[in-house]
Amino acid sequence: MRDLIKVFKALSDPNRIRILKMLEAGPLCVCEITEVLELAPSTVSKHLSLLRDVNFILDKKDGKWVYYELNKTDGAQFIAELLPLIRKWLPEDEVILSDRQKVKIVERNSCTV
Amino acid sequence: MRDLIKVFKALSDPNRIRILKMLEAGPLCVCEITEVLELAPSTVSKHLSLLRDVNFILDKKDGKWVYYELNKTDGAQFIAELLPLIRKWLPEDEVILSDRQKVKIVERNSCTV
DNA sequence: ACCTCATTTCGTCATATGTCGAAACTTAGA
DNA sequence: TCTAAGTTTCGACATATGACGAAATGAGGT
Repeated sequence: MRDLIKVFKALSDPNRIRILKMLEAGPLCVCEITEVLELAPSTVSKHLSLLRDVNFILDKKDGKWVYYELNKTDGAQFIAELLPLIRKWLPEDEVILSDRQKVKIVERNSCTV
Repeated sequence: MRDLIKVFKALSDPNRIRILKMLEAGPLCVCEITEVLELAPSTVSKHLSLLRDVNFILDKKDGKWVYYELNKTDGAQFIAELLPLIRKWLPEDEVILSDRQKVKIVERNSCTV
């Protein structure tokens, strides 16, 4: 029960949904996500560690950078089944679409926030 | 997005999950649910109206009593797809099993709380 | 009309949550 | 080793949430 509640709580914040939808397109580092969401780095970091705690995402260190990506391993049953539903239920959300565009631009820039 | 967040928030409380699992066995009136959860009637009423607001459940008045049941109409896509997942992910939760037993007893009693 | 009982609404309270800025930590490079 | 830049941790704050009791509402029965 506890774990199930944690899973639904993790999905109960629009910024965390935005992060998951961004990661559907591929891994991103914290600073890229921060630029798109326009939140403080500490806030984004907290969202990311929460999403990691429920096994939705994984982190990979690469030098100074920490990349996050969707967890597609066997230990990620919850998000594996929920993401398709979210995909269906958020068909053309303006914010999500806008984030998708922003990610492409941010990726090309240097990451000095 | 707003609606999706409301759906996940509705599922982010153990007492509301317990209510949904109890209603899987059939309609219940507020006082029956109140006895099983051992919460104040006002608290249960609040949970129920929240679940109704996201179209998870429907209410039917019958004299003094208000019965709640799972919404199985076409307007209940969210819960229709999520309940099977919850059923799979909460295989043998002690609280849920205990609630199921309590419901059977409470149903036979008079409902004067 | 009045009374009773189930339910809801309201006000209040303690705790949880999302946010930020400052400081600490980590790694790469000079 | 020192500096710079990305990330995380910590402390503080405002708001959201879940709980209660008291009072209001609604529907039957006397």
